[in-house]
Amino acid sequence: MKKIDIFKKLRSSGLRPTKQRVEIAKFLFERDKTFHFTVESLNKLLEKKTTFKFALATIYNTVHAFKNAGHLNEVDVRGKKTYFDTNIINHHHFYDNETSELIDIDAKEIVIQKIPKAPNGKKIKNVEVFINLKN
Amino acid sequence: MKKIDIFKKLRSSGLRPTKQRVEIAKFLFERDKTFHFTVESLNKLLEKKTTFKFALATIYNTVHAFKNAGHLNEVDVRGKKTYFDTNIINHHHFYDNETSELIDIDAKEIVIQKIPKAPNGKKIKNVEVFINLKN
DNA sequence: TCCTAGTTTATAATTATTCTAAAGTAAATA
DNA sequence: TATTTACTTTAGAATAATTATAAACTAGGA
Ligand SMILES: [Mn+2]
Ligand SMILES: [Mn+2]
Ligand SMILES: [Zn+2]
Ligand SMILES: [Zn+2]
Repeated sequence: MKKIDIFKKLRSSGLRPTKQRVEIAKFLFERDKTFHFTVESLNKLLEKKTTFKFALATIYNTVHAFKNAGHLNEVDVRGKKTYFDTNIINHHHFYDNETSELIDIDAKEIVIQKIPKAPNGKKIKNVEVFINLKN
Repeated sequence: MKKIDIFKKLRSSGLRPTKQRVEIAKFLFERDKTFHFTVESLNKLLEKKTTFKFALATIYNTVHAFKNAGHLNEVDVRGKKTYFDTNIINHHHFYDNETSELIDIDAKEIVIQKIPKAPNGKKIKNVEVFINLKN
């Protein structure tokens, strides 16, 4: 993903392409593989990988803005920190409790044969499968 | 579940049947249907349903003790609060994002036909299916 | 260039949870 | 039963993640 695409992505989401947002977007989206992060881990990575200094609040703001724009997904993981995912396509996860690591599972790798119908008045939004790992 | 069973349950887990633990255990386990709660909601319910006063720390202590003893399960839910489940049998959940409500799905209501093998050196501990609901 | 709404920032506030250490209690021991 | 001991409860302090505040800054339009 090139700089011009980053600008487009931000603009089309109604987000001004500020220095901070562009830097963070480049870091998150200019890569081959998607990945999972917390605000804390992202902050550390940005400190290492860029010369820029970001206020922690800006990282929170930006991550939430990207999430609300649909450029990031939130993943439910046991524990206190919120995990985000640059993979916004419907998929599933292995979760390694020892390392607190999430591993993607492509949606087509899991086939569900039988599923209950939603409670009265509700519809199914999506189905998430979590496979907990042990050694 | 009778008082004598509550005592047994506590004793067999190496937990002294203190007034507080017995009260909380009665509240949690002397019922027909299992249920989901947070420490905050449990605290409120205990205030309403019992004449006893519990320090918040005691509720945390007790819930964790029960969880470690295997009498409660923790459920991963989006958000900041930790959810607990008196249903300790393997099962799945609907999650209603509007009401923050968890609804149990019996394990046999979901049949998974295809599942990827665990990453190298790891084994599958369990599989949890989360069905997010919308209106 | 000037203006303005949107953004960043340092810092304070909030929320959920855990820690601390003193006081209380269950139950083993004498 | 009285004494002892380890375990438990408790109020309050501490911590950790996140959100709110409000002043300074900036992108982009007029
Ligand atoms: Mn969670
Ligand atoms: Mn928290
Ligand atoms: Zn993922
Ligand atoms: Zn449940």
